[in-house]
Amino acid sequence: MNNRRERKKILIKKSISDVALKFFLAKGFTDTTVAEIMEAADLGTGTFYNYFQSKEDVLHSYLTEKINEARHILEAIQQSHGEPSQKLSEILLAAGKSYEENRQLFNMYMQFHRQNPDAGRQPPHGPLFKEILVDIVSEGQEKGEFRKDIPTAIIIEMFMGLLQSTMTSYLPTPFMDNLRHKLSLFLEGLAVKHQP
Amino acid sequence: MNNRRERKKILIKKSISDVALKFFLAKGFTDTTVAEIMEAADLGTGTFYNYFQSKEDVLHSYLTEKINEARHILEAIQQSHGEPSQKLSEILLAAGKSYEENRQLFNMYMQFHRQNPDAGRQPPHGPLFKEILVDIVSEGQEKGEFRKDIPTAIIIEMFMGLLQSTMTSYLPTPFMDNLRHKLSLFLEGLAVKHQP
Amino acid sequence: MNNRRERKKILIKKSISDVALKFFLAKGFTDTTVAEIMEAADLGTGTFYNYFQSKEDVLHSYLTEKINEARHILEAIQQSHGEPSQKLSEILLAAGKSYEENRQLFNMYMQFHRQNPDAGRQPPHGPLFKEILVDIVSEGQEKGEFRKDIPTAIIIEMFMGLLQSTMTSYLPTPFMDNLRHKLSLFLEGLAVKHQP
Amino acid sequence: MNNRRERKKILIKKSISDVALKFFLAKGFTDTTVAEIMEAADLGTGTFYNYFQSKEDVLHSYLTEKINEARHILEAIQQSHGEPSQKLSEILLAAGKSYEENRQLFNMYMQFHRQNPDAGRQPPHGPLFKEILVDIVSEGQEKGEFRKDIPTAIIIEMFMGLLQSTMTSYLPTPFMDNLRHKLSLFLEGLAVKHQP
DNA sequence: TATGAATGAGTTTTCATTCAT
DNA sequence: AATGAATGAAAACTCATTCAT
Repeated sequence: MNNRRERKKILIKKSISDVALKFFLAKGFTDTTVAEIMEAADLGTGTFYNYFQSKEDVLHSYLTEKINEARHILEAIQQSHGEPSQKLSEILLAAGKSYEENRQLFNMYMQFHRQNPDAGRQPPHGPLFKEILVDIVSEGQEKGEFRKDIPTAIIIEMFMGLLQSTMTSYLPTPFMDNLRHKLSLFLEGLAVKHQP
Repeated sequence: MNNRRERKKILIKKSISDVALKFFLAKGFTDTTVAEIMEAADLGTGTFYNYFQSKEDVLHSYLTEKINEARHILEAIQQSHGEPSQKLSEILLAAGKSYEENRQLFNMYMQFHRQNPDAGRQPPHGPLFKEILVDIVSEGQEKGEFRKDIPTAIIIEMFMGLLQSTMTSYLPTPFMDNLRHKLSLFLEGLAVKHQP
Repeated sequence: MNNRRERKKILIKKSISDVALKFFLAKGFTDTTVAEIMEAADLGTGTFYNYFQSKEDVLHSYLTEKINEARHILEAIQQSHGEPSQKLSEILLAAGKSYEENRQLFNMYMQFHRQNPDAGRQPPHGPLFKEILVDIVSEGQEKGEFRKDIPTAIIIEMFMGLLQSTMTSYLPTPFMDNLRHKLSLFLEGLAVKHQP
Repeated sequence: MNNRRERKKILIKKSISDVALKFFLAKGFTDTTVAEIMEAADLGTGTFYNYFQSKEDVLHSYLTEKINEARHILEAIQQSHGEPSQKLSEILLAAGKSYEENRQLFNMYMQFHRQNPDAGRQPPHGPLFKEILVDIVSEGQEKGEFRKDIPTAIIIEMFMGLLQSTMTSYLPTPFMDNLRHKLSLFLEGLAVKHQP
């Protein structure tokens, strides 16, 4: 019976979030009012704050969830038995796909935080990825697949820059194509060259 | 001598407009305040209203100007001596290029007007283009280049739909490529087929 | 229990309206600020807009209410069993009295709308009265009390002009006296003259 | 030739004042903008301040002029050879007439000063009148026409109160009639009663 | 827990007044 | 002396968030 309550709460939260995100995409974050979200969700305005701390929190929660999902995927990739370079490819493409699907909301969130630098916390993505990447890159270096003359941290930073630069690209090239090109170039450069 | 005053006014108006549009693109329309525009333009807040009737008017004025420029290009194309199908191609590509360059501002304007249906007037585009198109399509039909079994108005409506559908496309295909494909298909269908 | 809430709302609305109208009469419409109204009502400034759409709306609402009250009086007069001329007298004097009591607010409203022609809707008075008047005048004509050689509409228009001209009179004559004189003259002219 | 200039200046000042007062009466003081006055006077906005110190100064100047005219009339009455009571009557009626003609502007001015207590100086009327009144009342007391058991200052204050109370009267009675009644009562009470 | 009224900070906009030309 | 652009203070209005019921 406590369960019924619990399930209902989750449903309501989901419902508010869905409506809100729909509005955010349609009208932009600032131009969406809490009142109209709750009107559309057929709930009182004040109820919003029983489920979210702020308007921004809806975005934050959604993106955090997406990022957790992504993290799980990354962990699965890490656990798999492919080559390190193969893992890196998979990771980057998975991250890219996840980003592409939520590109607008993600940018909205970033923009909001550029304007309100003190507001909520950042979506906790970077740090989590980094640990996984460290593992993989180290593995690749130990296996002799990756160059050892470049510090691991630099490699990781560069790797993450691939996603970053593609996210903010102004080129007409489709996102995933763009990403693949950069990845190819990066892996080529990272590989240890065998003497002929 | 009255000229100095006049020139300065134009410069200031341009300067306000430039700063404003830059902010619009960077932060969005609603999130840009008149105060910050004028701060960046190093002028008093109230001065804004000596040059523009409202924040929206900056967008409107800019787009109106762009559309007038586009109209001049279209008229030049109409005056030229190519084949009607050639003219249609040029027109569509010119219009597409003009739109692509200002896509964000244009969409911003549309969104604002969807939310404030009573605000400013629409940028006066459609009607002006139509007259020019009527001329060209008619010419093509008379010359035997275009099919006569489809009403001119329908042809024009479809032609304009090419731009429209591309403007709102969600495909990753680059805008101009997308447009070119549709144009190719459209012209092919419009052409009079000669018996072999 | 929902009733307490509801009753409080009505009381607050009334209180804001009362304070506002008092200020309007004392300082004029434009010179009264929403902030000072709400200060005097001991409420936050923003609260004003939970009850009224705009400063102008306070005036509009009040006058609309007054006009509805007047309409009820007119309907009662129409239902009564006096002579048509008697009814016309009563109507005019009732309307006059109602107007006289709210003369200042009414003029304030008119002035505001002359300056802001697009603002709120007019207080809905004319049309409603007209139907009642048509009934009475027709009745008078059928009973042989009123002349039939003048169209009903003209008679009504003239009748309504009595109030109008008195409302805008610059004469020092007291309003109701002025109105009574005009009414007397009007009814005299409207009466069917019996042959001696 | 200096004269031409001088005359022109006076004409312009008069013209601005006329236009401004017309607007004040039509739309109210606050709702009249300096820009629209000068637009109607076919002059640049800034030119206004070459002739008047502020918007309020137009009212002030006009009323000061009217009051000076009134003062001259009062002085003439004082110089005349009538009875003191006769002089008081004439003074009050002259003052009343002068006020009645400019009632609206006068009230506008008073209202403005109630709201902006620090603004311009008061129209310099009271003090000037008082001296004249002191002379007349004293004369009346010395001649045995007025009661001596009431201090002169009190008599004057009461006398001035007659005008004041009539100015702010809500009665429908015409202004001058109202004033005459009060004057009659006042003079009757002031007169020395002769034993029968 | 759900509600919606209250609030005040933040934004747009107006306009009297100043001042450089 | 005439002008009109620049200015900022003040006012209307919106809305995220709080809180009493």
